Amino acid sequence: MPLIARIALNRPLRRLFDYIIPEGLELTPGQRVRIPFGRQQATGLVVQVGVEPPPGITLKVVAGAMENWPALPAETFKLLSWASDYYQHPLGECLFTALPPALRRGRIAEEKKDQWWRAIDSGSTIPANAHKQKALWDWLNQRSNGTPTTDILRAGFNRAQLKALQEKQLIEVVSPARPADFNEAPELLARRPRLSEAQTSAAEQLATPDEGFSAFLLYGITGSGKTEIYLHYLKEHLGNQDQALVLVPEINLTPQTVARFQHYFGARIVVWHSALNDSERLTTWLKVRNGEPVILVGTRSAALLPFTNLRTIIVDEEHDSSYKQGEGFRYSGRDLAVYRAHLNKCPVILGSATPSLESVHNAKQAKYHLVKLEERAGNAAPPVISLLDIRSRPLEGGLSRPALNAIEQILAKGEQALVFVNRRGFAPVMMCFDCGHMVECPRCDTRLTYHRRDRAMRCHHCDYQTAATEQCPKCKSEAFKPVGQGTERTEDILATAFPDTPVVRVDRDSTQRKGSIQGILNQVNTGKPCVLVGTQMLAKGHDFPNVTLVVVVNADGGLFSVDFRAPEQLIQTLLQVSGRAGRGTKPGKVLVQTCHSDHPLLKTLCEGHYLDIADQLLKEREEGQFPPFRAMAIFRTEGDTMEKSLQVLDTIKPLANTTGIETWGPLPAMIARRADKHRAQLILNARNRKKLNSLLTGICQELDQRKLPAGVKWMIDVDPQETG
DNA sequence: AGCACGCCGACT
DNA sequence: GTCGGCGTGCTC
Repeated sequence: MPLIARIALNRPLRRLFDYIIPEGLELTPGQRVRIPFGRQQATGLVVQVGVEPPPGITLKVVAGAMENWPALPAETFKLLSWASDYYQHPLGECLFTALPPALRRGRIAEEKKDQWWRAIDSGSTIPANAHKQKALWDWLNQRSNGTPTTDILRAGFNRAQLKALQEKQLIEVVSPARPADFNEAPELLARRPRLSEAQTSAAEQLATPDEGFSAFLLYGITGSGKTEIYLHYLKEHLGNQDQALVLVPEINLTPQTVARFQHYFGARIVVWHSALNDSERLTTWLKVRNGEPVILVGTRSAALLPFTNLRTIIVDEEHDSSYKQGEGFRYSGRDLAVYRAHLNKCPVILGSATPSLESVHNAKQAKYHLVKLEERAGNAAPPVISLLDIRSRPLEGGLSRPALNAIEQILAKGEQALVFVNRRGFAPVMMCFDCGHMVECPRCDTRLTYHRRDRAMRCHHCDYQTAATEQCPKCKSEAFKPVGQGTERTEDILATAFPDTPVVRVDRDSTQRKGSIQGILNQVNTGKPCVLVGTQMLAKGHDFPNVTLVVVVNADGGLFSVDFRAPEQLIQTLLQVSGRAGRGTKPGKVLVQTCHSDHPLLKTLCEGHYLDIADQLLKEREEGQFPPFRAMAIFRTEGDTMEKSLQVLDTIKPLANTTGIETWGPLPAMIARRADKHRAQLILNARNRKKLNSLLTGICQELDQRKLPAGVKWMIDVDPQETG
């Protein structure tokens, strides 16, 4: 009787396949194997060994193991199996997202050997005209422990120069010098962040890695110095052989942030984010898998890496919506991090100035320990927020006279201002004042945004773009004008209003063109008077010590949205951007322009204790029977017609007809057509999470068996971030 | 997801 | 008469 292995493939299939294990091959769960699959060869991951063979099918034989060790260690495997069930996503695709692209495609898990070089003096000479070779030899000669090839190439030398020196026997290959314990480096050992009294007392409330699982919600107001607490915690409590995971939102993983960690931990810091190439990914993945005592700073998908000795997890800006993947395997990096801490019996620290209502709720339920840090570092005062009603006030580029006056005043004092606009481009719509025509995207149900710099009309929901025109494309009228505010327009108005002051725009467009946000930040950090104009990008994580005034051009977008998360997100954004003001010694002021200065949400914002606002919002969530008081999942469809998309959801709706579960819809999505796909959704709202989960499992099984109309795709989003 | 099989339109 | 369009079905 041959032994049978159950194997998962990287295919969108909610099923596994059984294979005969050949004589003499030992397999364990998490191991990569080559298998014949249909007419092709595929890479699979062993899920289970020694299963009952299914009746009536002749099994194929495993071609071989890719490694004799499991690519996914037991803990990571368990995490992903749990996630597959929780998020209702096929196991194979979940498991494979934890592999680097090279290993997904079936490459062998070996690091290309990075040779280390050392300068030697063999008596031979470098030709006088070989300046580069001389420079390389001198450079290597200063580094007595040897230098890896990657560092040499990064320093601007090339392989030809290396080869030339090697042939002259002026350099030799040496074995890599790797410090046994990263913390041993004496200059690093001495470096410790200095904590204020408030920071110290917050840090003392956190449990150590030896105390087992516990979750902490570190509520620290903007500018209170949460990062120092993380650094201090890792310095104090992380053992020399331990691994740590620090999750950050994509936008916060800047060179400055990494440099800050490296300042204290040197080469022990490794990064993980979307800009890494395949070979960098493989290298880092192998370090983590081999149990090297790294501190990994990374974005969402770092929560899936194969750590073998993970002892501490930190999630910075835990409220950030980018922790939730919005397509495919729709996991929450934050929530997986918490589950992972549970599996590893280690602490997890969730930090934010504006924690998610889910986390505040968990703290109130005593699932998380709440640690408060309500004092700004260096005794900076919290910014004062006030509303500026702009009903019946004339506006220039969206800015009211009082706002412009306020900017003028602080510039005169030699300080800096930040203007927050929630849209990039010049104007969100172009409209004809003769025929009323508005330029729309041909593939989406949206208007095109006017980008004046590039003379382009762009869709912000697909990649459509067309040249901007001077006249109405429909009636050729000249009365064709931009309507509404974008960052470009506000930038122009400010540049005209303050001709002697630099106006710097920071949004996806301006930072892409300049290659990096770095140059912009350097300019701002000179401290000279200037006006920053930008989107969300400015609200996150940056420290501008000389900014003393923040102007929010329009706060009204989120006030009357149909999305139940909109009020929470509005408050979080406003508080985060407000937090940029007054971080140095000078107090900060925030002006929020609105047409609804009597709106209760905005009024509470000014009185300003986030936890009180969160309490209020949680009450509304409870009354509306929304998460976190209910478990929510959404069935989404995408089809070539709206009829078909709705029809598929209509067949799902009766399957969800159970006590304790409400269905809302089906309804067309807020943007009903996107990139020529017609989108609809059906919301499931349940009292009990377990019950919702098993219902979803059943519905998936049923749908896999049924024949559904062609041209429609369906998917499930558990704990959706957007319900529009 | 791949990949093959299969049945109807414009080509040498 | 064939090349090839993408609809449908299957993968242990």
